Amino acid sequence: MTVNAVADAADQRREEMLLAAAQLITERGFSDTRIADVAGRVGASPALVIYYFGTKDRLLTEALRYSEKSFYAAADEMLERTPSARDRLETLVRMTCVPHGDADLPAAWGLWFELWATAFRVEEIGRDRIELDQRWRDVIARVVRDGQAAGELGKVDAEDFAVTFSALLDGLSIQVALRDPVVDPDRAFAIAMRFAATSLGTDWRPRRRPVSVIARQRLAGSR
Amino acid sequence: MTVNAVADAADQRREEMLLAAAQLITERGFSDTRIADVAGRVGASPALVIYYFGTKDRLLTEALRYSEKSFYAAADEMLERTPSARDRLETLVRMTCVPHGDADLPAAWGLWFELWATAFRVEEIGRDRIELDQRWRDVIARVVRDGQAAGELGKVDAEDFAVTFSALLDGLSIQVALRDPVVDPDRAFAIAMRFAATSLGTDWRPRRRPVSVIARQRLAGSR
DNA sequence: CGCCTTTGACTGACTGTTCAGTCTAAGGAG
DNA sequence: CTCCTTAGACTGAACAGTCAGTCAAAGGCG
Repeated sequence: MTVNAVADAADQRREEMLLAAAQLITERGFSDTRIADVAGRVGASPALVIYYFGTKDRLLTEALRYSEKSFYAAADEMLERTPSARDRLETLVRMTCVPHGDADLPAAWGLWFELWATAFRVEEIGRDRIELDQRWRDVIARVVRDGQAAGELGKVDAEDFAVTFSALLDGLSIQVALRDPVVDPDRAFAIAMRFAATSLGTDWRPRRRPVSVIARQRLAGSR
Repeated sequence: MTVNAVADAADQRREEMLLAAAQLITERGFSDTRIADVAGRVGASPALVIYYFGTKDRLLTEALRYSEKSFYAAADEMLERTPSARDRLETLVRMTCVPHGDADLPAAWGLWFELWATAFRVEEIGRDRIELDQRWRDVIARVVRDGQAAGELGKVDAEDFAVTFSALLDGLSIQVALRDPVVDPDRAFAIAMRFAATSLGTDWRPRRRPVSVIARQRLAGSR
């Protein structure tokens, strides 16, 4: 047990570092993130970070993978708690298109850009992204199929819908992340839901929901 | 005249550097692009690059702007040569979703990722991107309105369509750029066109067109 | 003691930027 | 036409700062 206690402490340290690295990647970009920054944020020496990860590159790529996986894990978990297909769709859209103040949810906005840019150039990250994106489409497709089985959604090819819908969500999230005044979070949300409703043969009308306070703050905080 | 000749030569030099910088940004990423690389590619000394742009940052941001504008200029020009609304839509989709071998067309794939990542963190680039993206949506909206005026397209809000369609195109182009096996260029093209046709009340059936040889090479050349 | 964790000090490589000065060509004066 | 001046383009060498990674030693826990 004591051995495990030590190991657990070390694991926790590692995870702290990964989280800090992910945050820093979001803030400063992948290759402008310094080991010293990560070390400073977790209150350790740069040498210790190297001790744990061996090299800067491994730290950063692991950090990217870590937050990617956390995002999809969070998605899975949220969906399990949500019964109706329509609410599930809303959850998915909100996860991608609406700013969430949860700072520790690693899917913070800028990270996707860094992930794409890195995936484009680093084979290993690229493979990972393809795999996880497939998982994301599977999640969408499963929501659709479940909804169809429950008679809630009309008849469409779930796979096809997932491909198109995930692309649309990506595109909308770009605009939202880059604070495009024409595509604010509310509008992105409405566009995504309208598309889903039309494609899936259900109805969805925008109910004027106030954006959460946190989301407002996040948006106002743009310099 | 001789004075202008010199000035033109200098302008050309500048443009060479911008082009080289844009290519390097695509290959290595924004902040992994070295002045020495740019200098080497145009056969000059690093000092000369500084001589022209004053600072590395100015060089890189100008390079981003330069290729962004070139892309939209190319779009405008291509559309002017295309009469029918349907062909125009195809052109737009092909420009964003289908790999083009034109190496000097600066909208090479990876550049968008760098642009987004930089726009997310650098105020100045962010403003620029918002403005140019609006112009892009305007281009789409105009195509739609022209097509409606010609009776070719059904009645929809052109602005709304432009927002949704441009987001979809962005999302699809991400998958294509990252070589997702599920969303190859042909499928992305088909998805985009099907969406456009459905939304705009026209018909479009995928005709099995072979991808150009250049596009094939480009794709096969992925390491 | 023995093992794992942690650190401060250090270094070697890299790189943006400066600077002093060279080379070329243009322009004007005689 | 020839000589001289001037300006702009251009460079090599040097500088200064940054930063990933090394290492020997210390700390602490069992």
